[in-house]
Amino acid sequence: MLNKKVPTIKEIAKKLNISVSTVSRALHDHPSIGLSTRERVKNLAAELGYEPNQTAIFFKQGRTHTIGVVLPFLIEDFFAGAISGIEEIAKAQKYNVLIGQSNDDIEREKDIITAMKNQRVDGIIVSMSKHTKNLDHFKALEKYGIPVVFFDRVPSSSDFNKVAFDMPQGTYEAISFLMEKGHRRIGIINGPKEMKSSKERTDTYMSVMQKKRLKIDLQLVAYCDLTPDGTATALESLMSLKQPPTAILAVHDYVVLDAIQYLKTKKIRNNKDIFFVSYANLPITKYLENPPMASIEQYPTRQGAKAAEILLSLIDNGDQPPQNILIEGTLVVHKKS
Amino acid sequence: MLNKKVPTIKEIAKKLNISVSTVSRALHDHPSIGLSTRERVKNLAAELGYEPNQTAIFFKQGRTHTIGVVLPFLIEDFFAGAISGIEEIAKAQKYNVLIGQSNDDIEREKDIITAMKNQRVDGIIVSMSKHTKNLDHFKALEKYGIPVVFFDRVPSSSDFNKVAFDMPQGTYEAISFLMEKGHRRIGIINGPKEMKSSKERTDTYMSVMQKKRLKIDLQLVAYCDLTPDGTATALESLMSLKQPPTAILAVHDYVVLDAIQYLKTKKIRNNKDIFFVSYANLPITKYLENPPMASIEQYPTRQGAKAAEILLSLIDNGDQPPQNILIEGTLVVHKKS
DNA sequence: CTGTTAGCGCATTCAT
DNA sequence: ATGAATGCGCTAACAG
Repeated sequence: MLNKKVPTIKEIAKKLNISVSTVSRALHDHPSIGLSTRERVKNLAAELGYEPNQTAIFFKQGRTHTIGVVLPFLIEDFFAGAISGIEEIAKAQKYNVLIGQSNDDIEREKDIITAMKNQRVDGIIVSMSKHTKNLDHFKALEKYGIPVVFFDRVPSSSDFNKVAFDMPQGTYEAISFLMEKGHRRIGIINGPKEMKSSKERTDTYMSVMQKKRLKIDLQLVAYCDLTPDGTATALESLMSLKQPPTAILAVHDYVVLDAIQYLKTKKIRNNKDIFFVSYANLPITKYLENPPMASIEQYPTRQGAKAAEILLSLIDNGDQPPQNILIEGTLVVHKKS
Repeated sequence: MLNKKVPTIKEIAKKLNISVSTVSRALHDHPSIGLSTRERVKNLAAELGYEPNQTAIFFKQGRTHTIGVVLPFLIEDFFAGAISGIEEIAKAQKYNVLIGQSNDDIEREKDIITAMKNQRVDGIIVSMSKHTKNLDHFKALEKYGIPVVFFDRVPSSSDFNKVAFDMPQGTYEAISFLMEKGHRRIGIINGPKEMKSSKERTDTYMSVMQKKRLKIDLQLVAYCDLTPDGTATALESLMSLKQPPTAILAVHDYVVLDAIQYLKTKKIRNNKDIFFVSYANLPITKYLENPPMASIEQYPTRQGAKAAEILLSLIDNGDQPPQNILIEGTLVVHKKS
């Protein structure tokens, strides 16, 4: 549907028998415009319901006051929270937020980036697709002067601005907590192996175990694809060890929920035979009769907000040395366990 | 950050000693351009990394290939799901999605609408703020030829396009289910009184009760503000009746979860002393030891997708008589109860 | 098959 | 204090 006829400064100028530049200046309270003229212009503008055509302004200014956000799945709690944080910061500075979800598909991610580039968004915030290794499509944005800030799923290279969860800190807290509760044989159910965060989690786990002088046993490290079945398989591999773990650190609350369901079929009892700590701190766990011991809050909204702040400062102040921000987690302990 | 220098068709034209219109046409595979010219243009464009400037195209065409989405809270499961559906449909037709959250604040809602109007989005999808009564800011979009489709929180007037949950159908199913299970005294904990959906739910409840020839008792109707405390108060008012209900229909799964928590403190047992059915069908309930009886799936993604489909057809085909779509819910029964 | 030109709405520079 | 003129990048009408 084509836009109907809509007032422009040209029309206002004609009706008032003055020039468009005078109208433009009057509307912007330019000091060199006489009071009476300004009044007349503003009154007529209001009467006609004039609103500036932003597409013209964007085009002319070469900037769009819009930031793009690219992430895998809008529907995941974490990302929804992150967007909420981004939107909050953006709105406060009169920026618009354009969203694209990659569905963890590299091609889609590239397409979204290209579209955003062509639309001349002023900057982009990205949480990468699970499979993204090649970063060329992000580097291409440099040429267009479009700054990029990554969050959560960030590249390894220190050449990029990024905001992410402080995995070592959070994991340290989690393992310390388990040790305080007397656990020495601590297993881990990690996310998909191809994800950088999984490797990071394993590395951290190992270094913390070492620092705590706990015995490291590679058999205690399992990976899963985050599905109930994958969780069951991973769990099975841990629990069928000659010396199974007494506690497990899991990549996500949902994995623990699935794990507990599975264990019920095996008559293994949560918080008795085995204990869980995980990441996410979903609000729902507080409604469980027998919740996992604790979960690590990762502050998605805060991560999004921080990414947006960095991006906006990049937009306003131009290039700066890349920042690498870590957001600390908080271990939230459930009930008495 | 200002955009760095970026190739334009003008440059390509100059380097090739041809006119910009030829370049433009060659890039669009216009039939009247010779093969060799087209090749030369495309090769150079690729070499320079040329990408069309969409802001210029938007400006010139008077349309932006962008749809705006205005909703209260991005972070709520329902709305996150809806956006996901919208985004899916939009992407398939090469439309961008611009998001704004109103935080249930009318002024913010108006500001967002104005901004989107000025940006000349091609259409807008809205779930209204809780307090919005006056619809002038939506009507103002007509003048700009910007179609609007409401979803979930929709106006009463039939002048607007809208997609919403089929409250009568869903509520009928829920109450029928409770009756099949033998309940005759069925209470209801509704959402905030000022919300249209609350009134709708009550009305439906009453008419279903009537149709089923159950006794209607206004004392069985309570309202809550969706907080745990509000839920407790509403519940208290029902349970302290001389004849308390044996089953309760609640506005949302979260309300039931809060209700169950509260009842524990009173030694009232879920699925024994009282039974619950609610709306939302949150995935989490399947992890509960003792879940509420059933929940009504409202298909947020489907609602969003449907709204987007209608909007896009409005954009493509121009004005049409307003549609009023109801999305049927599905009663999902939990375990054996 | 290709070139020339106008114009979308606006901010802005240069004149006056 | 105001006007005239320019140009952002692109498409399309018109001209050859």
